[in-house]
Amino acid sequence: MPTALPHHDQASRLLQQRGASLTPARVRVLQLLLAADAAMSHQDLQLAAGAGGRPFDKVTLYRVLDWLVAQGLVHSVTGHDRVRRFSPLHAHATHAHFECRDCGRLFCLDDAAPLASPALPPGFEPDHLEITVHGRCADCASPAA
Amino acid sequence: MPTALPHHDQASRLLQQRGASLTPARVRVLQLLLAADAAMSHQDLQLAAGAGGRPFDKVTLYRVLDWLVAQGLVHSVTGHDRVRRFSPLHAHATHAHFECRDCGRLFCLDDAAPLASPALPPGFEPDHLEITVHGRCADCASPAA
DNA sequence: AACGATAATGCAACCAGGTTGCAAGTCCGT
DNA sequence: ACGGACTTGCAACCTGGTTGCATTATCGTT
Repeated sequence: MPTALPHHDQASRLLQQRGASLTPARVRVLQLLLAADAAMSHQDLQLAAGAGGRPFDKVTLYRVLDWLVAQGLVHSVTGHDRVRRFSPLHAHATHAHFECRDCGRLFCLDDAAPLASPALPPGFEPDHLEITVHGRCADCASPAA
Repeated sequence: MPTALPHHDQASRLLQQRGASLTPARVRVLQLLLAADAAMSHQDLQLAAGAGGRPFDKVTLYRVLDWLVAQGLVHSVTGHDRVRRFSPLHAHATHAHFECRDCGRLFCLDDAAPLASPALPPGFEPDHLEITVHGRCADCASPAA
């Protein structure tokens, strides 16, 4: 195992640090998100969880995800297919996303582009910027991998 | 009427320029979008259309919107509430959006911010950038207007 | 180690946005 | 005015997501 810390332990640790209830569902979901290379949809998670044992209820999944988002451990992005995808937040203040036009997958770009907010009409109060690059991911751009 | 051209005429003209069938639904939808100050959701449009006569079928509305998007006359943005909103495209190559955290409304910022794409992993092909400013709009930021 | 308040889970039903298939109607060139 | 092609309307359907409530698990306390 090259990874310094298995994702399961990392997930548990993150949850314990918040003094939150350490439930299987939370650990499992966070673990899956930490191990993923792209943001995962609700469906992805349900499938992934089901593959390694008994899947949990979809409502539970939604609630766990909402909770993780509220805790600031995870954030959600809604792609053009109107599906929310989730990915763990590694304390990057700002980070952009890449959405593949072909497969719809969504990747986090850890590069923090330091750009200024565009000019706003008077009275508008900016909070944060969201940047998404659209295009084709490596898998979809090249014929076969 | 201070406007140089009523939106109805402007809409008809845009459609005729494409040599497309000039149907009431298309004219009406485009007209409403041109008159709006913020991007309109499917529901907004259905309500607005219903207010001034008989509302059209939701399927028709979806199809008209899809068609307008395919024609490049309109573009759609999916907000955090997973609702698509539509606004006319006035030939701005790039333009940012503002999404209000409170009322969910979505505005187009015509300011073309000339920013470079963030660094991408190898093999990724960027197509275009999407920038959304999140915050509170003027109406929601001030108590009463 | 057992106990109980508190919080998480599972189930069923429900809701909204969006899509599909098909019949009926409309547009536009001839 | 006619006919083919395109558009509209209806009904049924699909998926992502939510709500209410009963059941079960978690964790601090005893």
